[in-house]
Amino acid sequence: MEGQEPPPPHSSSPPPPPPNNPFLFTPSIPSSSMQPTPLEPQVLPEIDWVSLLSGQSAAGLGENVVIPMSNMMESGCVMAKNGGHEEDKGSNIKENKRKGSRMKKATRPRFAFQTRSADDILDDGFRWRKYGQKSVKNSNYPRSYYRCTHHTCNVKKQVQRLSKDTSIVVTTYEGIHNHPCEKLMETLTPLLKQMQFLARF
DNA sequence: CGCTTTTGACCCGCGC
DNA sequence: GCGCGGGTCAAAAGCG
Repeated sequence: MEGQEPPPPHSSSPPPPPPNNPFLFTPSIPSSSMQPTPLEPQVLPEIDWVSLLSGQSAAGLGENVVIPMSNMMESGCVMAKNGGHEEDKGSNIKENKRKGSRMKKATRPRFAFQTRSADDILDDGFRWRKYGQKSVKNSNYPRSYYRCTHHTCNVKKQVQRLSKDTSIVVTTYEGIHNHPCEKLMETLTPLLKQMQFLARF
């Protein structure tokens, strides 16, 4: 969840816009530019919002990223798409465990990034439910496990604060959302409607 | 009342 | 085989 320890993980309640949103769902876009700038009318109906909004792309990383993906390996902080996890050794295999079929063996897209934030949880627009927390070796801080609350979505994420630099939070996403970001849709829906209306003329 | 968090137990893979 | 470490479950508690 976006349950930021301070800010609850399941921040379904959007109150104060999270100061640190690694996804540029909005951040990098000045609110002023969110005005209904006329788009090509013919484009509108063809927008695949689900795939557009649900995918987690490194491109969405904002200025909060402390260490670029390309440098993460070098910095020993590990992070890489698909399997490039800190203790990745067999991490995907492990998912196969426990009550047999519960876990699927398929390797899922996985990537991590670091943010400098006082909050452990970043509000990425999705709703997360915490399902576990474990203290990990060589770290003073526990690792939290979250799952997307969307019924059909099986995306997970791990959140952990670096013991080396306590101001840095490492978030590891696993899987791809198969649904649009609720918050983003909330924001965009009115704009979409307006654009569709304008497109008629 | 429904949803989320907490937390100890459990499961599994790996290294020795 | 055993212990360790990581990941998940699930019951209970908390919260709005």
